Amino acid sequence: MPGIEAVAKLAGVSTATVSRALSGNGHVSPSTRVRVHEAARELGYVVSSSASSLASGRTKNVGVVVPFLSRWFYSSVLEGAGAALLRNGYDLTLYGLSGGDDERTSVFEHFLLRKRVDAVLALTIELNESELQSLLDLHKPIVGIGGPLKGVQTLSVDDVAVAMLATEHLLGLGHTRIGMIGGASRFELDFHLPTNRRAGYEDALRLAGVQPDPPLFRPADFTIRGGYEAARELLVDPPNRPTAIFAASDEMAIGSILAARDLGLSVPRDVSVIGIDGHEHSEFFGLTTMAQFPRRQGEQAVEMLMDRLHPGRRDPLPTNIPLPVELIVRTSTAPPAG
Amino acid sequence: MPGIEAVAKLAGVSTATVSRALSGNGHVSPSTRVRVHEAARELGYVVSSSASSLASGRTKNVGVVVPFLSRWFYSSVLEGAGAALLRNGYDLTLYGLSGGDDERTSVFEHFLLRKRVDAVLALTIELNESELQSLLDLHKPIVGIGGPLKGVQTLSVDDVAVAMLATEHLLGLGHTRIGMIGGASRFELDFHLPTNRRAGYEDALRLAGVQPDPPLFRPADFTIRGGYEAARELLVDPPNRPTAIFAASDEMAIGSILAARDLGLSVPRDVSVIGIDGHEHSEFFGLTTMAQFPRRQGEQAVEMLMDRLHPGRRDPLPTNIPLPVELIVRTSTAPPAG
DNA sequence: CTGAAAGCGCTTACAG
DNA sequence: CTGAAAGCGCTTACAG
Repeated sequence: MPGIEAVAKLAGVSTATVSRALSGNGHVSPSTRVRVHEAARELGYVVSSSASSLASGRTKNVGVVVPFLSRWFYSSVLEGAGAALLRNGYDLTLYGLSGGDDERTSVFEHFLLRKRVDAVLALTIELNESELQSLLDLHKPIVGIGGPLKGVQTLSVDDVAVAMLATEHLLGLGHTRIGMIGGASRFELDFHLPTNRRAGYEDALRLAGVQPDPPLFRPADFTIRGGYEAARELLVDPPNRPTAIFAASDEMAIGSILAARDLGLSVPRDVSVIGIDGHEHSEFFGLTTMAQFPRRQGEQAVEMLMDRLHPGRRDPLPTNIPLPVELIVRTSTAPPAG
Repeated sequence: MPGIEAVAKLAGVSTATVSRALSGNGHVSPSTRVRVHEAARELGYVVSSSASSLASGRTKNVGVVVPFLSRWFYSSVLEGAGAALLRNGYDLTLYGLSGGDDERTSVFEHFLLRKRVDAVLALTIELNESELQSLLDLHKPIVGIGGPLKGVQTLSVDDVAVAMLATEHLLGLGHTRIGMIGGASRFELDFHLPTNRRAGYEDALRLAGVQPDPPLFRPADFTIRGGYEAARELLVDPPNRPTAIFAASDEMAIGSILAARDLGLSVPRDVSVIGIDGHEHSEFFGLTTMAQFPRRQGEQAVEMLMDRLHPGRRDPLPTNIPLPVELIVRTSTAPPAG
């Protein structure tokens, strides 16, 4: 592993010039530039990140804090963020918080403080006061995805609007008895997503002159099984049965489709189902959904971070652009029968 | 952000002693130890990772190379590895290879070389010669998961054995016409997993005196949809229909269950289905499966790495212990009808 | 545009 | 058990 000195020697310049030529910071004459690059590649020289970080105060590394990894949404965001960071020459250091409270504490009180990162991306994670404070104390750019974090630039879908659009799709097809499978209140932690999606659903109903009927709302846990059980309860009782179900996640919507089938009901003839996510499995189940694009969310968050890390490098992305969502109509929704 | 000097001053010792007391390298008297720790916590001191790395040559960071993130298996392994690294005081730098070839090349030729990591974990990823060589040239501990990597310590399930066990479960129930949905050859890349699982299936049949029937084997792509379509082909033709299906992944097995239902067949009465994985959704579908435990695989790989990074710290894990798999019998398998 | 030199904040032989 | 000091490999004012 050759050092910068070897490159300098081979190129016949000082190490200062090598550093400038390779990093692009500071001016170097074109011909020197070329010579230095050639020498570097001939020797297989790659800068030592710790030496470079120590000297410059920049790490070329971004910390990403994630609550869960083994869920499609999070891992998709992470995938997008990782690809975008790579393109920008940054490493990604991952801090998973799926462990216990002790692990969580150590991430905020120890790991993130060792100056290993230039910036932090917080994925859909509600932070308590002291966690937020230790992030802010880093005095580094932070971007959050998924909900408001006080004092932090965040990127999030408008949950109320998304739920309204989903509900309006069903209303537009002629449904009026529309059930909702929403988030249980213990997921409230997650930026009031359950409350907001329920609010959007009820707002849309009222706007259409339909009075929300509380028994048509069922809380669940965002999983297929949870959606299955909630849908069963909604659908088991023919006289009161809704003609359509809006589920706050695609997994719960898929559970609803399976529950309907098991009850001998046909989707969409007997009951329409719409979800939110654009989950990888939604297409297979013919699920109509409000797609949010998690990969793109991750990429966009990184771009915002890059704008802050390299101001003036280009026109920055506008702050607070709402995240894109898109209604994808498949075969799980149709006008109500008869 | 106080430095080591501030801690030294407050504790009334030299920076050398602070370093030794905090890192645990080298002897420090108990009372000094306590004083240093108190001073450090009073000041909120956390070591600068770049300074420490530069001086010591150790980064306390492990690079993890992953082909995909948004798939359950990979993200579960990653979650396990991340938790285990955290417990050991290590950071995890993630290199996702889901992008194009250029990104892939830059990971191996640039990112991994900047001395940011002490060791590398390669998750279920087939490397070409030059990629492998650049890993080996790092002269750092490497552990692979998922298949043999020449010159690298690897952790993998015995695919032949797992497939045999799955097939034997069906044979034991009395099935003899057993179909298999395996991997298409383009997934061969993945350590011959398709070939090995097929071999295990055929071996088990032959051992039981059953001649493998080529039309009963269908290749697919490991997804629900792929399994669905393959199962449809297997099941659509009553006279030749198998009484049981062994799918090389749980997602394909779930697709098979759904296909059977859509054909009006009952699982397990008309057809039994078994998968491999222990996927998070397998329980919901009542799927009998050969569970492999990806989270644990990730943890175990990290322990092997730690044994190499800190020799003598404890008794090392035995090399080449086979990864645990476990038959989980649910409701998708039963003796053949009639 | 380029170089000499200080300095980034630690760790670790070396000496006692 | 502890300290003084060299050194890890870069970057960047500063000067020219």
